[in-house]
Amino acid sequence: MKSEPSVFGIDDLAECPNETTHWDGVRNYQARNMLRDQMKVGDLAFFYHSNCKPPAIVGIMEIVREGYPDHTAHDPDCPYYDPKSTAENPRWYMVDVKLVKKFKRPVSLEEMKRHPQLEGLPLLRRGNRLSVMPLEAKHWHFILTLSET
DNA sequence: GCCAACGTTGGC
DNA sequence: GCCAACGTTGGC
Repeated sequence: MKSEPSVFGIDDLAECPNETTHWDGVRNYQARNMLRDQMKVGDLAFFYHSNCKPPAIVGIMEIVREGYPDHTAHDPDCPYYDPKSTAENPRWYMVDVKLVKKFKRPVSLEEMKRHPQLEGLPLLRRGNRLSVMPLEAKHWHFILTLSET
């Protein structure tokens, strides 16, 4: 799950009550479908810092509430406002996430690109713009190992 | 349903 | 700041 640290980074999550928050603002249908349909309580996710230097995976979160309507779409004062989404017919969804741990060190995009073991990782696909994306267990474990070295 | 124009994302 | 890669919009 991606976020720009200048907007909301892993340290912001650490400062949230109970280190938990709702992951709002996703406005892409593919990502929406994953938030709404696939992510289950207890699932784990990497926290990725995008659009910063260096872009990197910085920690782990746990899904603590399954997909429910993203109310920020209904607030005209919110940058994520979408007039086409209503309370009766919500278009956008979010989940609640809780910080599991911050990595001992960030695992940068550049570093991940260097490892052939991570071939096929959706994050490394050229032109990828999904803010929520799945990954395979083998990639998960490999990245975790990198973070511990 | 096609596709050109435009907007956004995000690495570099 | 540049630009590739997508997604969205809207005319037809």
